[in-house]
Amino acid sequence: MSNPHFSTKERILSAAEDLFARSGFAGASLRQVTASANVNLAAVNYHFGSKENLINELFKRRLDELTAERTKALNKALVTKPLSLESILEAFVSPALHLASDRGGGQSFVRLLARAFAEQDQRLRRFVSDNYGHVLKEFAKAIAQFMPELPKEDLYWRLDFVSGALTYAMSDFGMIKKPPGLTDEQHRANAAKQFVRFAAAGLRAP
Amino acid sequence: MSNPHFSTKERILSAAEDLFARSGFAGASLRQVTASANVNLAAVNYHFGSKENLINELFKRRLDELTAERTKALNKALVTKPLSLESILEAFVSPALHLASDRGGGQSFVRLLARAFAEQDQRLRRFVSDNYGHVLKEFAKAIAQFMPELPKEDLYWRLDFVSGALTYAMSDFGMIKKPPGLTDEQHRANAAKQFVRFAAAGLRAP
DNA sequence: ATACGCTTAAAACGTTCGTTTCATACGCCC
DNA sequence: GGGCGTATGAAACGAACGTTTTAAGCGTAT
Repeated sequence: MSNPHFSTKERILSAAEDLFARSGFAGASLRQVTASANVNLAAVNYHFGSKENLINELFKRRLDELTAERTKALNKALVTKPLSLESILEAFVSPALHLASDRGGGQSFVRLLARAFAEQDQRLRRFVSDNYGHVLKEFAKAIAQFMPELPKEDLYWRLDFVSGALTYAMSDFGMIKKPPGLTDEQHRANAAKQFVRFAAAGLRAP
Repeated sequence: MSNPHFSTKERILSAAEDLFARSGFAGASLRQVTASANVNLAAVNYHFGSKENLINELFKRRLDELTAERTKALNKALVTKPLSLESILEAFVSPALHLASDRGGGQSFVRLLARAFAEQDQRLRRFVSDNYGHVLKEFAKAIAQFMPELPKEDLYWRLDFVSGALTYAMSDFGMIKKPPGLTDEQHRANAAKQFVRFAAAGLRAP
């Protein structure tokens, strides 16, 4: 279950990501985590201080990377002509789907993220909003440019629907049957295409 | 915290719904539930047998009603001419939003539902699919009639996105600031209108 | 009045939780 | 090679968990 080539810290993070995604933060115990990671029970408190802190580091590790990828993709999209609503959405979605189809634990993390949002966990929402909110705002602004005549309130409603659809789709993404004969890459590209079409049409609703 | 006019069973159900929505099934203990319900700790096991069974009865109570409302709304929509994609979506969404804006615990339940889906709880998914799957199929069939030329696979993707958007919109619904001067009824009607427009446009995407 | 079902109360059951303690092992520098 | 900081291991801590047990209350029918 755990690769001895990785350090104790990394083994704990991987095992925790997987188990928390499966059973929830309260549902998975440190005993399960450390057993699955093949490390001593005390190692969690030694390396992370507490269970709570382990969870924070879990999110930090993945969200730092996801946000960086999204920023990169958005900046690339913004300088490429012609700029379209679809290309912005793609810059938002692609890094997320890439993470969702990642074999190295990204799948688990995405489900963890969906769960954390459903939990309305205020602690986590603050964490996300404080550390990554500015990137989300940039996307909202870029999208708003394409619908100048749409009332602000309507736009917010629709962006809410879009994030809901994305979160849900991502957390399910690992489960959608990949048709045989398609590579992971093709499956992911297809999902991204489907989502971008759906979201763009929804945003442009008459 | 608990209304003494209601029976012990009902007080437990209400308190459990609220606390499970806030902290999760594993995160909220029967001691918290019974304390909040002003009931003896043993009452849960006496009336429901186990914590697990209490959870099942929670879902059954709400989903029975939600499904009945949806069926009624769909049947009414199907006989009303002219039949439109929007009216089918409305039959699907309205009962859910009605539940989501219900003061009597429906708000908590909707968040509980979103959480349960995010948890990918197989036990619950089976339960929902077994007991309420046929209604969902009826909606899918009714919707499919309006997009005869759309490939089946594309339709499934989009229905998936729609349910995701609805699930998360509902769980957030209680939190969206209701503009002052609007009644609950108006706010709900507005949310339904916004969602139906978004979903219909997404489903009809070119 | 008494016996009987149904419900509530209080206490205890054994288990598991997150965390801490303390001893042991390992690697590295002087 | 002895001393030392870092990491691991095994065991124990008190607290909280779901559940069970046992006793008390309470209305109703006999």
